[in-house]
Amino acid sequence: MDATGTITRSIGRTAVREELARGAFVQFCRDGFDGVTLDDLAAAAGVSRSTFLRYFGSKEEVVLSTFDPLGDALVDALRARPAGEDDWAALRRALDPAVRQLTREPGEGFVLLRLVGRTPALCARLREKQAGWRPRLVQVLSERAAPAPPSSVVLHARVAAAMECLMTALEHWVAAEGRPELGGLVDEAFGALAPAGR
Amino acid sequence: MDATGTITRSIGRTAVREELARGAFVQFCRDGFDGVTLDDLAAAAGVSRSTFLRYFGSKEEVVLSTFDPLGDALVDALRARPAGEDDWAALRRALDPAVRQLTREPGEGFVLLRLVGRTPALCARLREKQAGWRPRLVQVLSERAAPAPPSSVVLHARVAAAMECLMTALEHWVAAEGRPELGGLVDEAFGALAPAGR
DNA sequence: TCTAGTCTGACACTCAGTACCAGTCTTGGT
DNA sequence: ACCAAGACTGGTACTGAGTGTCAGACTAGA
Repeated sequence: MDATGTITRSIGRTAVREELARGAFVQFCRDGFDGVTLDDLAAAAGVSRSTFLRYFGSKEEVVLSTFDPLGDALVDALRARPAGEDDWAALRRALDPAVRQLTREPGEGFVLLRLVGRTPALCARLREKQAGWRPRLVQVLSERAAPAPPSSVVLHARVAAAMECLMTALEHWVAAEGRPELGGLVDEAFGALAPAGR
Repeated sequence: MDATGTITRSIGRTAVREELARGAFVQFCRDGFDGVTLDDLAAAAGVSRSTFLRYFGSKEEVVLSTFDPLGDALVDALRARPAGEDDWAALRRALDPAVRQLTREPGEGFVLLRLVGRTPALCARLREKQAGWRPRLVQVLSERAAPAPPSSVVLHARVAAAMECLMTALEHWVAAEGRPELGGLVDEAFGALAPAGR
């Protein structure tokens, strides 16, 4: 078979990726995102620059690969919401796993988000990554509302707004040194708007 | 006086900027954003690379400087909305000047947005630029609602959501080859959500 | 053992963006 | 008209991200 080798390789690759990201994160926190070069990262990890870059594709991705599981969790959670629930409530609840993941390990998620928040390049790329989740979320909302889903514009607007509510909450959470409950801030942001129709 | 010279210089500088951007836009449309280097742009404009870059600061800004007046127009329009109007309606109406500006000169705004839409780097930077408008918009909303404005989180969420509704409408407008009325798409996106409270 | 596919390090390269410097031009004051 | 201060220009050198290529080492399966 071919699949066996592929799978073990895939596992190994993921593990290496996480290990490299972990080491890099320490350096970024110490010297700032722009204060560390790819050469620094590679040298500290004991691999060549080529290899290091092969694992991530870009410097930003070294940090932001952490968020990949969040996107999947978000989509799954939305799909698991009861059919009767309106879109806005479902989107709010779908964020719970993501919020839990960010607040588990006190300080972990906070430090990560603070790093992202004060590095414009990371902010921009994180939004790009989020934009990549949107089509899947729109798809789930569309299926939930079958057989007569709202237009693509409407669904897209709701998903985008929900993502921005999350981002707003995260920004305030970081700005407030992580003191208030993140979940409460997300509630407050979602409460600023309400679903119209359906 | 010192101001006189400063002003004339400022006018000249703006004019040169626009002229350079105009020429660059043609090249970008022909060869794509990534298909044109700063050397190409400078050579075509008849200035040195140093000088060209001094006018914009970054390659993305050559394209996105076009959006600068939009931010100001947006803030002014929001400030001009009647006091009784709720936030969501006011934000929607505040976008009218921006929409008009983008749809005047048929094809102009459309081609620009299509270029931005298919260049990830430009998308990301445009969102960054929009993020720069938000604090001012939040400030205006806060003043409108004096003496008891909602929390910063709430206002920020509304402004961010409004911006995303605009972006969603723009994306769909470009995807549909500019056929439907942009204003109608913005209405549809805004209609996907409704203001809660106040 | 052999073979095919993968991973690695090394090197060369393009390009964006920054810093600096010397020469030139413009502006306002004398 | 002349001069001094400041702005604008072009040139050069540099850093650092990201791409492409290549040969050699490693690994899994036949």
